[in-house]
Amino acid sequence: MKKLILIDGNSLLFRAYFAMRPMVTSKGIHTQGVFAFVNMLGKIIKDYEPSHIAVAFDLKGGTFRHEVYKDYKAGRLKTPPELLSQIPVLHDVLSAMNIAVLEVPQYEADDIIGTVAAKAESEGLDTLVISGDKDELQLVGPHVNVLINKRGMTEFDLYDIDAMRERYGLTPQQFIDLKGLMGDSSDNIPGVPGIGEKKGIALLTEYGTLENLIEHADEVKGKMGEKLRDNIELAKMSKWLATINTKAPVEFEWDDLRFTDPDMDRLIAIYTELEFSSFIKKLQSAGAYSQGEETHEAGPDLAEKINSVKRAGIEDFLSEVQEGSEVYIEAAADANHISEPEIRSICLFSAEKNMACIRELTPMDCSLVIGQIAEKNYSLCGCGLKRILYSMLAKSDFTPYPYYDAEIAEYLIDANRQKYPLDKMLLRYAGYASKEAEAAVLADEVSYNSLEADPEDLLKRAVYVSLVRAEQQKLLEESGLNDLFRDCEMPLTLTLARMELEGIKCEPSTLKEIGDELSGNIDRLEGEIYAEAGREFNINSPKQLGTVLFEDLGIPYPKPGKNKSGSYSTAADILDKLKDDHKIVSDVLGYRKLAKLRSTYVEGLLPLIGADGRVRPHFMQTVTATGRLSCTEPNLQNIPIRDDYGRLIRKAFVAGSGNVFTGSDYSQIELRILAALSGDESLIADFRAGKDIHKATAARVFDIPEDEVTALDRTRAKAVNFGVVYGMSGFGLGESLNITRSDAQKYINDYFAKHKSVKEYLDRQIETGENDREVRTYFGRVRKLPEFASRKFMERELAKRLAMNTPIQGTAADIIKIAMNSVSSELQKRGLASKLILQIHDELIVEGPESEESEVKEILETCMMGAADLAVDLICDIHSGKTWYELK
DNA sequence: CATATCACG
DNA sequence: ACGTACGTGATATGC
Repeated sequence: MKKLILIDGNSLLFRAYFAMRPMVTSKGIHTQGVFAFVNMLGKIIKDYEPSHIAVAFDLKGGTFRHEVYKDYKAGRLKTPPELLSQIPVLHDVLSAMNIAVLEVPQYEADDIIGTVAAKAESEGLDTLVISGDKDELQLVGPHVNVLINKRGMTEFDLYDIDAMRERYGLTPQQFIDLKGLMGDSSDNIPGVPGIGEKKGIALLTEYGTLENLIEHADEVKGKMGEKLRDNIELAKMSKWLATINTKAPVEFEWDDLRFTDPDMDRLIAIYTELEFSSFIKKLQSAGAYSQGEETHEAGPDLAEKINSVKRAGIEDFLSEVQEGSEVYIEAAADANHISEPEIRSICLFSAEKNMACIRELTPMDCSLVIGQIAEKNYSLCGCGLKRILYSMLAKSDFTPYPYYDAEIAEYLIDANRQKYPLDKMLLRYAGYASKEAEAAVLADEVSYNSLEADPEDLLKRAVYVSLVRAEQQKLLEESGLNDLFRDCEMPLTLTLARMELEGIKCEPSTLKEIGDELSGNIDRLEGEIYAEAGREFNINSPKQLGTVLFEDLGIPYPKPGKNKSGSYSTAADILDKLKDDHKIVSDVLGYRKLAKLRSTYVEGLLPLIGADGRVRPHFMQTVTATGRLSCTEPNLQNIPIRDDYGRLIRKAFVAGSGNVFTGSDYSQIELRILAALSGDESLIADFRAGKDIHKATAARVFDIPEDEVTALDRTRAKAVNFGVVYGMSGFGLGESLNITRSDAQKYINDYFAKHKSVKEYLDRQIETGENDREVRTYFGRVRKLPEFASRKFMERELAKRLAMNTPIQGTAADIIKIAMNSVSSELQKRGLASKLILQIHDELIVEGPESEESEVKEILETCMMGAADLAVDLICDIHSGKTWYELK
């Protein structure tokens, strides 16, 4: 059942403001209006449980009423600036709460509310209008109630038709007539002089409406009758002024007004700024984050905790804190991967002994101290441990043991976030909202450089992690993420540190040769394009390019309408359709390809090559929503391969002397996972029989013998297979195959008719996503899907596709992570010199001595195949070569 | 700082 | 009636 709440924002904020004593934050922001408003809002939502909600505001500037009666609302006391300044603040809060705000120029909030309420009424929705004054009472109807703030923050009067009759003896419509008669001093509506509420009600009780009263004006006796007859026009205008316009041009869809979950991070950030600690506490106890943990006042308590930690020298710490103990570790370290790794200071903290050691390091004693620490085999805890592991690995041969990483834990709890700053976790789990904490974790912002960190801040961070851990760990446990955390992600962080440290050799000379050749071709194409266009312009600017192609040259734009930004798209799929008819278009496409190669893969790569000739990327473990890794500086997961020419870039990546690369990629891992998770018998049978899956799919879907499948059939089946994994639509498939939507839809229908289990499986994922607002991979990795609660249709459709895709893509990510750990530790265990150096989502690359090649192949095959035990085997293709290019 | 484009799986 | 396939990162342009 839909239940709608409409709030008159200005009027309620006004009442809220005067219901409170002044509140000012330490930065001087006045907040009492917003505070009381949020308080009221919380109570109303709790009591009424709306499915839809919106807040309407008046906009500055005149209204249509002023055009008729310029003194409308004249003589009002000026709104205090302390209140005025809270309107934008309230907008921010509402936006973070995901509550729709409605504003229409020239119309008042009343009119907006009246219009929306009228639409709701006509569609049978129950509506509750909330205001601070009585202007809206005329909107009361069979399905519309009005709640008026009486006084304070909690006292409201509810008006329905009966309550109106009881209080005024009038219908809501008569309430407008009453205003026409008695006027409204606050809005400067004149009314009829000498007629107030009492006389007005009496007249309307007798005559029904203002119009009828005017008709019988001569019947009214005495002085009152005289006044009435003298002021008929005034009464008419007053009624018009007081009448809420229920035909305001408000543009909205019901979906826009859906009541959904707030943007928790933003809301907490805003409340922190406004110093609304009690609201933050409420949000937390609402179960979104920590489970009813007390909110601590920031400051003394936290500082005290840190002050109480016993300081020790490194020798004392290492002898006092036993081998294998849990130790929180932080370091001022630079792991930028271009210059030599450096550690300026390191901090160890034992929560158990409440003891810490802060040690500044010099280039002279760094390796020694790190070695001493590593030797103790502590269970290391921290936040973003990979950087520290990397630095430690660079300084000593001992293997550190990562045990608990708060950033990774938080990522497993919610992979949708953009960042995982420690101060936010401290607030969330330990209830400390602290500026100091914010400052102390500032160095965390760039996750691989904290060289300038104050050594004292290191201890603070170590303590923060220890405070976060208990509650966070409970959440991991409750969400069934313990195994994945302990057995997959924590070992992986060490595996990644090792890979990053190893890096891959990249020859600048080869890159430069390719760059020179590219430059030649780019210059040539540039000249031809200018000649064809008849003038010079910036080909790299889509805006200028669009103008040249579709306006100057008049090439017909092959797509109906322009972009949302009002420009032509010059993306490759558009230009592809034109390239056969216009040479300039194919030249532009060629130019773009080459320019991309030069800027990204030649000029972008060169400065990232270290002094030893190797590039060391950062494999990011807490970025993607699905559980995949990402890779930066440089991104070695998108080095060209599909295009023969771009592929040449791979020749610059070479094995060290005497070494070879061995690469192994999973064959069709996502489709195998789909087959296994859905239990689809035909897909499973195809894989078990070792068939070409796209060909087999084509034969089945198009109902033809396998040996009659044409290349085109196979291409189409392949696109359908991809589409299934992505949660395709007819439109999307049609677009990618350049066929009509209905043809594409037919393929999809035929596919699902032949793969009923797949259809059932995907539908199940959507249902799970809708019910739980999350889906899981085979290994239990979770992705929250707040998109299902969106007001926007498009986002809810997206949620469905994510629900279908994430378990597949995420399971593949889980599997290769498991394989990476076993490959890395197996190489280590066997004392081989070969090292895992790259992961490209479904592929691992190892570099090592030629003599180890066959053993490495065996390890890769065993570890990758053995990473999961599914209904279909995980098959790998393995190749070796002296350069990355040859790895095919 | 956002947008468009294009490289990869 | 909506707009439309999943996940990334780097670069260039232009507000």
